[in-house]
Amino acid sequence: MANAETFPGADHDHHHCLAEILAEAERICRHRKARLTERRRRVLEIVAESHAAIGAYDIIDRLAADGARPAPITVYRALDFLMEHGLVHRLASLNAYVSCPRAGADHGAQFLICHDCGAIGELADRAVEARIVEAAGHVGFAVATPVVEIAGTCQNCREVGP
Amino acid sequence: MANAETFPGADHDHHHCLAEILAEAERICRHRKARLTERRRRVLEIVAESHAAIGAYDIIDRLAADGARPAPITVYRALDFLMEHGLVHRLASLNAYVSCPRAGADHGAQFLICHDCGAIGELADRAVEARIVEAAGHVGFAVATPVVEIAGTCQNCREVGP
DNA sequence: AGTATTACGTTACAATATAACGTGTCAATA
DNA sequence: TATTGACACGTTATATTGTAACGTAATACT
Repeated sequence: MANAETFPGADHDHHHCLAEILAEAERICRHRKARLTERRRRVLEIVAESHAAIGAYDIIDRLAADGARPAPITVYRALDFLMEHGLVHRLASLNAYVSCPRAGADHGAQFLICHDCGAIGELADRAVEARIVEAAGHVGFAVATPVVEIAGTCQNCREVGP
Repeated sequence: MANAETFPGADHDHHHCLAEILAEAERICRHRKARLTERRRRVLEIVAESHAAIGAYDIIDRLAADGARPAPITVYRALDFLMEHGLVHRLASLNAYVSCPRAGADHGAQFLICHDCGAIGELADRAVEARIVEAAGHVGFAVATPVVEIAGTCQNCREVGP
């Protein structure tokens, strides 16, 4: 796995982490016979450049630095592809995108959003999901896709202090 | 309480429900010395007209039917006021707003979004929240504001069948 | 009554996302 | 290998959601 820790610590080697994410994406797409084109690869690379979420238009700005400025639709299409294959997630509460450290695992997920450093942690806590399904079930509701996005403070930022 | 059931059934008297919501809003604002102006009251009324979520621009359309078409900012300001006082909630996954059946209770909440009929149910399940806080705590994350929005099918729509 | 605060109007604009249609590219097969 | 069909991407335009900045009017508090 690209990143065993939910929030990367001070010793985090992001160069390595990023390479892992890209390699894993290559593997997944090869296995699924999905075409990870240069555009898509580059968008994933940009999204995975940090553990924070990035907006679609910020991605466009990054791509513009490479050369010609792509139209928004181009980036949204790449993001759609990456989301379809579980390589990135969209955070509805931020209108932003984050790369998935568990790509390929096909999991439900809960996202932890640090409002100090912007880092996103991804949980896949079965008990949270089970509890949601149970609570919904009490009122006769059949859960399809739970969106759980939790704002707060990550450990790194708590240690620095308020 | 305006609506004891999470999802209103066939016998639901929405005229009464709406009146309750507005009366409760009056009470809360009087108690807090907050000014529930005619604009704000009318926006709340529009949001509470159904148990589905409504977009800001749809609210504008409704207001336009009353007379002059207000600028977007006018509606957003009213919504900000109503959210500040817990009378409506914003659903990040829908970019839409829904009236709160537990206004004044100051609760965390989980929203159930029926993708068949559009109705929104609001849970305030302590166990869900506790489980989230616990799971986040395991990775050193301090929860501030959890966003839980669960898409699925409500009981009424399940009974009708697929 | 005077004054501070709040609510709202007006205008302009920012930020996010999609529609519609055309062109090029890749890869499987006839 | 030439054909064809699906897919990726370009181009242009536009939709949808949300704010900024500044002024006037209404309310409430001395």
